[in-house]
Amino acid sequence: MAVTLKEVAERAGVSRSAVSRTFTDGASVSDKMRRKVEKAARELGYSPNALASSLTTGRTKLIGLVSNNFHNPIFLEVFDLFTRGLQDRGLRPLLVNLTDEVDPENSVRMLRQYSVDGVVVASSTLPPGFAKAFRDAGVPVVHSFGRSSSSPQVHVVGIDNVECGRMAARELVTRGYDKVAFLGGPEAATSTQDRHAGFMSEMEQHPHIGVNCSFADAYSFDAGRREMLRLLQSKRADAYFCGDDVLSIGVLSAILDSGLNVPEDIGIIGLNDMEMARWENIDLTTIHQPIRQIVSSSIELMVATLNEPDRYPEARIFPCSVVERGTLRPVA
Amino acid sequence: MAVTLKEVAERAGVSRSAVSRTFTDGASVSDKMRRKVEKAARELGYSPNALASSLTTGRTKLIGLVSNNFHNPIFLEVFDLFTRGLQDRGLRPLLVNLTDEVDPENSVRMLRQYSVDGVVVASSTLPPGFAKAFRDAGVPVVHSFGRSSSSPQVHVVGIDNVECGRMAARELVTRGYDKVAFLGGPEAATSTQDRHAGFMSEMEQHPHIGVNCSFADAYSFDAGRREMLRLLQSKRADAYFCGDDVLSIGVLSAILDSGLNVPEDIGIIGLNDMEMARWENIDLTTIHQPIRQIVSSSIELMVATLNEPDRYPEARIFPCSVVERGTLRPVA
DNA sequence: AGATGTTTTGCAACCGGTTGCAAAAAGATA
DNA sequence: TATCTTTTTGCAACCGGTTGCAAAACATCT
Repeated sequence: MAVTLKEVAERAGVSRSAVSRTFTDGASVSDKMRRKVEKAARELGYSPNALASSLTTGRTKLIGLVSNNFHNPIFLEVFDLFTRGLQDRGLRPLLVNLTDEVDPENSVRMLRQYSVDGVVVASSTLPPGFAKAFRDAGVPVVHSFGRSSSSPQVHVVGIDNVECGRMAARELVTRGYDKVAFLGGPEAATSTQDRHAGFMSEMEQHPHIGVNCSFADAYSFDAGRREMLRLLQSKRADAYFCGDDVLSIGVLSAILDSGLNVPEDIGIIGLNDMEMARWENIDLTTIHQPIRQIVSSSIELMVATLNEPDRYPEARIFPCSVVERGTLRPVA
Repeated sequence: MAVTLKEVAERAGVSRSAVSRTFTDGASVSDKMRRKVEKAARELGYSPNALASSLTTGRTKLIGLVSNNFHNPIFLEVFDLFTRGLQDRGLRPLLVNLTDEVDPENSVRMLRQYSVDGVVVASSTLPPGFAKAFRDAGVPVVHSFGRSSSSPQVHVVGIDNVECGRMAARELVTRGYDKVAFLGGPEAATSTQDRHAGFMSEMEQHPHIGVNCSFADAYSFDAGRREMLRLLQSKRADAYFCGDDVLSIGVLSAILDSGLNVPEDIGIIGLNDMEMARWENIDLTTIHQPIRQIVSSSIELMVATLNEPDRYPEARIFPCSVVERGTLRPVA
């Protein structure tokens, strides 16, 4: 079916090694030989079988790209950036969808069967133990958007979610809201937990301010909207910190539908600073998360780790900052 | 590094073939042998190398998933559905991002180097020739969301975009709009061209109605918004058929920002029926595209083609229908 | 027990490449 | 031209599996 190295060798009248060498950088081949081989290869339409060569070289250039975030549009950009960044470095992303999969074992086994050179776990919801399972299996791993830790067991690239929670809380406090609330993503998600923890820890400094918490069941527009419609039925706060912009936008839509106004009746602060947050009719005050930097740093770290597998684990944490727009009332 | 079949064979005191056979369905192995081998394999933590075996079996279970639609959130769902559907069948998606890549040759070469069993081109914008390049290279291919044709050269699964254009036009005509417009995605996208063609062909039946056309430079919220802001400066129509819901939603936001109302001042009809279209504060009248069916049918067709590579090319076209909500004025 | 039929097993060649090593070719030096 | 280096080339073994084939083991029947 496909043209093999042997056929090229025969056509060019040279040994198989010679052909192999002309297709391997840094191998010793004379110009004459190279020309002969390339001619034959061209005539036959030969291109080397990456999988066969991986057998001896031990490198497949395959990178497992593992995620369970398939509802937050931010992740479409994340996938875009990852796939392009990896491709630019000659690496190939093998996509693994972890939706409703809790146990890392299956993925670990599968990715090892395909001898991936490394794994990028791109998820803000998976626990650190997930990425660690890959490391324990001897596969280089980078956890992007993962939980930061002062003593990481695996490479982590992302933001300090706890600090973001505090930041949001401070912002609400400064504006003088007296009943605030946290509306997070899935409660099991590490990012939700951390943002929640940070938010609460800051609010503890202000015991006179009422605090409520609730959780949407996904990081998605609809989940945010549904949760807010529920909340509006009963108790309601002055201002909400939404664990993500998609939640915020869903929440915003729920509030407007109920005939209430933002920021007059209810204040909203989100997290991520997605493109839509900038639209005039949304104009969401939010915390900017530097997605591009996180992705490109993750890729660099991955590449570095491929060259130096025993590299000491590190956490790369990027700072976030509040982008003030129109969904919180002005500071008094 | 990884445990090999040979080591398992030695540990179990059997031949390599025996080990290979216990890990191959339908091979002849006695129960006693199987138990011995499985025990050794378990103790060593062995799992077979999929790439090595592909060398002899000729099957990698790798499927190239090729796309250039990384801005339309609908495609996040598409990727979700594809990855899960493929995984459920034991196939592995190798993701290829084609953004700013016009020539199929690179992708074809790359995917052949990785000996993918098949390729799914998931794109509403690539021309049929793109998918054909894979077929010509002897790789089974299914073009999802591709241009339908009565004599397809490759398998195509999707909708009839021309008919959708007509459908939208009829809808606007019925409502008695007298200046209508088409606001499409990138002009080079086949889906844009077809929706445009259908729209125009229907409008030709109604020469008294004014028709305008323009094109956003991507299928994204922002591109739709930008294009509409531009249009509002000058000429403006009574009603717009937007080539996609993301465009519609961007367009809607631009209209509202300009102090105009929908559907009173301007009518909008979209295409896709994405989740957000249902929100009360958006409430978009649109044409429903059956995404899940398209994806699952694509996967079925892919699997069928893997088993029968010379299968005669077919086009699977799913019907669309108008979902009436609140962005067009009622029929008089 | 012996003849016959059916499974199960191991041997060895193969899949499409790579690579250490030694022989051959080319280049440099005297 | 003979000798010594350096570069280029081919041989053969190997990467981690699969598989056709024939021998070995087991089961069945007289």
